[in-house]
Amino acid sequence: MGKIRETFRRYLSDKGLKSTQQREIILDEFLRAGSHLSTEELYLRIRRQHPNIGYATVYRTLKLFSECGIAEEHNFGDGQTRYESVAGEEHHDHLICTGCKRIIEFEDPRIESLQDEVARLHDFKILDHRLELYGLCSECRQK
Amino acid sequence: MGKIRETFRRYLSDKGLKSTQQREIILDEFLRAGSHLSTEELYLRIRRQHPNIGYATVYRTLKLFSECGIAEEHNFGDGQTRYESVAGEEHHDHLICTGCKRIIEFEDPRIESLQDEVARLHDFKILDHRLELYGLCSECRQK
DNA sequence: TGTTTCCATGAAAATGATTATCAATCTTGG
DNA sequence: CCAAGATTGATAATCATTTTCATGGAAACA
Ligand SMILES: [Mn+2]
Ligand SMILES: [Mn+2]
Ligand SMILES: [Zn+2]
Ligand SMILES: [Zn+2]
Repeated sequence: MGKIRETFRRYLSDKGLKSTQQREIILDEFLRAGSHLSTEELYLRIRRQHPNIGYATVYRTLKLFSECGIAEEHNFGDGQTRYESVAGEEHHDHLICTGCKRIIEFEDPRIESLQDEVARLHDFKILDHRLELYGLCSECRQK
Repeated sequence: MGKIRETFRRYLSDKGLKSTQQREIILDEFLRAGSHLSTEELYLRIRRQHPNIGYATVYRTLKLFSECGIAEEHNFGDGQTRYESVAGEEHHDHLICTGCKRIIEFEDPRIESLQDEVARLHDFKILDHRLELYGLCSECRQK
C-alpha cells in the first residue's frame, strides 16, 4: 500500500475517524489526477465514475488531506482553493502563467535561507510561507 | 495637492470617469487610515463621518485605486481583500503573524534578484509576485 | 445659467465558493 | 450481531464581492 494511503488511514484511526469508501475513492482520484486541482475539478473527475459522491464530501475530504499533511492548499488568485499532493517531495514554489494558467514549480534553497534570515532579523518564527511569481510563460509571450 | 490625489484625478479624467465627492472622501480616509485595511474596515471608518456612503461604492472605489496604481491588493488568507497605498514607496513583502495578525514589512533585494534569476531560467516574464512569511512574532511566541 | 448626456451612487438582489445542517446510513469496537 | 458515534448527500446558509436598477450628479456645451 502506498505510503500516502497509509498516512491517511493512520491519521483517521488516530483521530477516531472512519475509513469510508468515499474517502478511499477520493484519495485514489486525487493521487491519480494532476496536481493543483480545485475542489470542483476533482469533483467533476470523480463524478464520472462515481456520480453518487457528493460535492460536500469532496470538500470535506480534501480538507482532511490537508490536515493530515498529505496535501497542501493553494490560492493562486482565481478564487478557488487548489490542492496538491505532497508525496514526500521537497518543498517548492510556483511560477503561474496568467495567460495559459500553466503552473511551473521551482525550488531555490538560496531564497529559502534568505527568508530564514529575514525572519531572524525580525525575531519571527516562520511556520509557513508562499512565494508565487505571476507573469507570462514564453509561449504566451509570443502571441 | 498630493501626488496621489493628482494621479487619481488624472486617471479618472483620462478614462472619462467622473470625480465625485464620494471618491474624494474615500481617498482621504484611505490615505489617512493605516495600511493593509480590508474594504469593510475602511467602510466602517468612513461611515463614522459619512454614514450615507454605500458599501458598494467603497468596493468600487478601492478597485479603482488599484487599477490606477495608487493602491495594491493583498490576500493574506483571512478571506478578505486588503489594500495598501503605494505612495511611491519601494516594493516590499510581508511577514504575517498568525497570532496577533500584525503585519511586518520587509524588503530584500537579494531575494528579488533570485526571483528574476528563477524567471530567466524558465523563460518566464514576471509581472507580479507575492512573498508572504506566516508565523509568530516574538510577543506571540511568549504566550 | 440651462440643457443634455452619461457616469456614479445606494439599496438590494445576485453570485460563487465554501460551510453548516440534518435525517438517513455506514464503520467499528465489543 | 449491536450499539454508539461518525459520515454522507442534499440542501440551506454564509460570507465576501459583484451586479442591477432607479435616481442623482458631473461636466461638456448651448
Ligand atoms: Mn506545486
Ligand atoms: Mn505592506
Ligand atoms: Zn502561458
Ligand atoms: Zn503576533
